[in-house]
Amino acid sequence: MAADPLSRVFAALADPTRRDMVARLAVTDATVGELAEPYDVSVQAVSKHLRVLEDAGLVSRSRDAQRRPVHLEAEVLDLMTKWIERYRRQAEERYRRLDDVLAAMPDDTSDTPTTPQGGNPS
Amino acid sequence: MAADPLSRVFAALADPTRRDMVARLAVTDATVGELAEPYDVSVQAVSKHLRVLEDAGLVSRSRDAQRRPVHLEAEVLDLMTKWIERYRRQAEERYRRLDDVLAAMPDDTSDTPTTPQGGNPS
DNA sequence: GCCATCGTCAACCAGATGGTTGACAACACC
DNA sequence: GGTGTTGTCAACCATCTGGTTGACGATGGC
Repeated sequence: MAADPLSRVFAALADPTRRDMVARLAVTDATVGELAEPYDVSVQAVSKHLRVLEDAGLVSRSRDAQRRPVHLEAEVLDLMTKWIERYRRQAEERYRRLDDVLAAMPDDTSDTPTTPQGGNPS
Repeated sequence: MAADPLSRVFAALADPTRRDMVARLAVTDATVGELAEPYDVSVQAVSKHLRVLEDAGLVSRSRDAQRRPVHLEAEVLDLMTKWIERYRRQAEERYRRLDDVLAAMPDDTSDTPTTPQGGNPS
């Protein structure tokens, strides 16, 4: 199983049923039965989905008699947002710089052989 | 295979190797060989990863002689950010409203038997 | 034309995933 | 105590996934 937290969160949300559960849990807490109701699968399957979400830290389950109210832990979503935004912004930045380079360039762009991008330090 | 675009993007980024590729592609375009170099897997495996990223719309491949430069298509990341932020904000909103309710509540909170609201600092 | 290079395709394999059904634990209600 | 409700566990199954190796298409350099 995916060890790192980020992979678990991404994987958990890669399933439409689980995303729908998260969407509904954003509105209000719910029991397993309530969550299962709209889907055409067994309660056991829903329970499995919840386990995946719980392992990813996206939900927590408490106890109320026989019922297990499920609660959305939205903070984990920040993890993803931070990751995504970091690289989106980086890519954007790159375009901006490319535009600058092109703007500053004289018109003799006759030879642009293989990899026009210069230093690759990393 | 996952039909809906959002599932494909989430699934694509659920793998650490693919996330690393995206991170590197945010800096600069690269060929398949260049991308494969740091990882201890075959070039074929990397090619498969790229296919997953491409199916998710995260990268595009052009052609330069025998080489296939890979380019990050960062716009798709917005899809995810929008989904995530929507529900994170919704959940936050819910807490805010709950706080209002609690604040407006009289003090006879004598019986709150079910969930003591303890910290679950995962 | 011939060869080296870059990358993909195809077949295969082990392990994860999402679903099923059946059994059972925990609890409320009578 | 017996019964119904709620949810989990276990076993099983089909499919997907990430990796491998081997063959081969596409292209540039000689």
